[in-house]
Amino acid sequence: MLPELKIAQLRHFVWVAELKGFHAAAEKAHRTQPAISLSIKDLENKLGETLFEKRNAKSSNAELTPFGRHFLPQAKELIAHHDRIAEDMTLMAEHKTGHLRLASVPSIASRMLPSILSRFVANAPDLHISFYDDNASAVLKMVENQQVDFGIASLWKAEEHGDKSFTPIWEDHVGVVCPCDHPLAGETSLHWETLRDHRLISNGTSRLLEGTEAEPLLLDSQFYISNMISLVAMLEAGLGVTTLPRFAFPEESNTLTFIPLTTPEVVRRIGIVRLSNKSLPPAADALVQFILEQSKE
Amino acid sequence: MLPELKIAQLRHFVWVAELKGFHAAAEKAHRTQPAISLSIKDLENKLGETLFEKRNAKSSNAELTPFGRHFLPQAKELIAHHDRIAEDMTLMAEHKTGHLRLASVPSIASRMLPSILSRFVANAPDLHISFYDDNASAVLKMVENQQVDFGIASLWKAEEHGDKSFTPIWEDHVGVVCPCDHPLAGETSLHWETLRDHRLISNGTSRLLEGTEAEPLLLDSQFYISNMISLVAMLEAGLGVTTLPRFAFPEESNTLTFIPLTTPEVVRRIGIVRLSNKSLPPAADALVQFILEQSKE
DNA sequence: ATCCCGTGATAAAAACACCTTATCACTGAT
DNA sequence: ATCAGTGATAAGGTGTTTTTATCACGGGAT
Repeated sequence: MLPELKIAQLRHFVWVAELKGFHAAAEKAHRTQPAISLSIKDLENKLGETLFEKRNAKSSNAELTPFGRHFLPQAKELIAHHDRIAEDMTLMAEHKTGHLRLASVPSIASRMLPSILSRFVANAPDLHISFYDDNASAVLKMVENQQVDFGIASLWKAEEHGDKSFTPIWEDHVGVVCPCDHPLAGETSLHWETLRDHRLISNGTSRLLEGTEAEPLLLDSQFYISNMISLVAMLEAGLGVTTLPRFAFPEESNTLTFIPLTTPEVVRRIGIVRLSNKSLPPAADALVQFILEQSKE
Repeated sequence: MLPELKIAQLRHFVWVAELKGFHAAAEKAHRTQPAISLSIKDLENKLGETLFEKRNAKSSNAELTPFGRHFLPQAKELIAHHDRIAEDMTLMAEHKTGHLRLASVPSIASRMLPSILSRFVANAPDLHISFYDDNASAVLKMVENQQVDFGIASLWKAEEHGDKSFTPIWEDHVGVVCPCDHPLAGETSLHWETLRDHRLISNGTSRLLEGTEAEPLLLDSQFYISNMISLVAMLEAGLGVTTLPRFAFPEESNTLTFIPLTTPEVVRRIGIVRLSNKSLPPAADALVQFILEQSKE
């Protein structure tokens, strides 16, 4: 019942009105003059009123009818509205704007993300980012609850997470962390059995050893410390040694040292976790792509 | 550079989103399902982002992507804006709304317009009308200056008004007005020479006699009274008689009487005066049509 | 498991809208 | 009187949209 006004048509109208001529409007629209004539005529038919004064008689400039004069600002407004939305959407699709939420385990968060994110936001000044860091299971939960667009973590029990997809990116090798003045400190690689002679402090990442030949170590462990700050303090105090993935080892430490564990070689694969049946917002998708590229080498 | 989002396309998108299905949307759009599929796909291409989750895998309901969720309200807003304007314009074209300005000579204003206007506005509740009444030359001037959309008056010197078009509607016969107790009061028609024996008061309409055989009467006239109220008072006081077009004669008067002048028969044609090179706003055009129809009988 | 029935995607052809070319009518200026 | 400008108009082509017909896939019922 209501006519469908096409944006292009309105644009033609506005141009004819403002440039005071069909020829000028045609040029601006990259069309020929008859195209504009027909477009305007169609618009007039749809509205049921003429927009320009009788134009066959005079050779002078196209002039609006009262009705056309009333319609002009409305048309301009609608076009502006359209363009605003189109631009918004385009920007958003190009992830120049929008909102992006992600969660990461602390190791990657502190070791890899700062430089990646700073490069990523460099050409996305209007992008808002919400970032959460927490342990792997919390990250997974946030992904599951859609509190974040995607997460960065390792996926242990893949069978429990059928609804999620995992794209591995980093390989994080587990090693032994001890004070620099510790007897083991000079070694360049270690066998798990070597550790039996030392007091082992387990931590949140120790379960990585589950299912490996080094599993017996966990039983030997007298201490369990979940908090990284406390763990470091304990280690520095000479309370014992611990195992950590390399990325979780505070790289700037000059009191502690990291020795790779070679037997067994324990690797945790960290990557991107997302819901498999949901697609990502453009900004998030762009960041995922960016991370993949940056981590290729 | 910016994509052209078509209103129809946006409507399709909104319907798919809100009805949670392409089939349902297709029905609402009076299109077939593939049409909607392609329309949405085209929209997605233009925006550069998918709007709905992968839809081949699941048979359940169509579900928006985060991007789509963000786009939905914007699309709805734009559609609403479009519809508002389209409705506005349609209403205005159907003269249900808008602003109408007209001027009329007093005779028609008081004798004909009240009933015409009241019938006209009956089905145009939102129409604003500005009405001016004044003598013919003032009416013409208002038309000329575009203070009114059109005027109701007679057009004496058509050659002076080449820019105006005149559509005659009413024929107003000039007659003689005198008190009911005047010697002439019993007559049913008069010859101009009969008036030579009576004191004649001329008025603004007297120039209608110019160019007729009754012109000498104007020279006999001792009084000239422009204001109708004063004229009536003078006549009632027995000061003399005057000539008036019938429509200018106050019909409800019971102290004065109107006697047609048959020789010469002087007629003023009253009609619609408008600028010939301008078209009328819809509401004004509609009123002109209405007046023409109403006055046909 | 297998058969439906629902979802939406896809290909090809028809329908339609839109645009271009070519031309005309008209007016004002040269 | 001719010319250069206006925009309107007709006919034909092009491209987009829509339809028809069909497919692929998944869930639920048997």
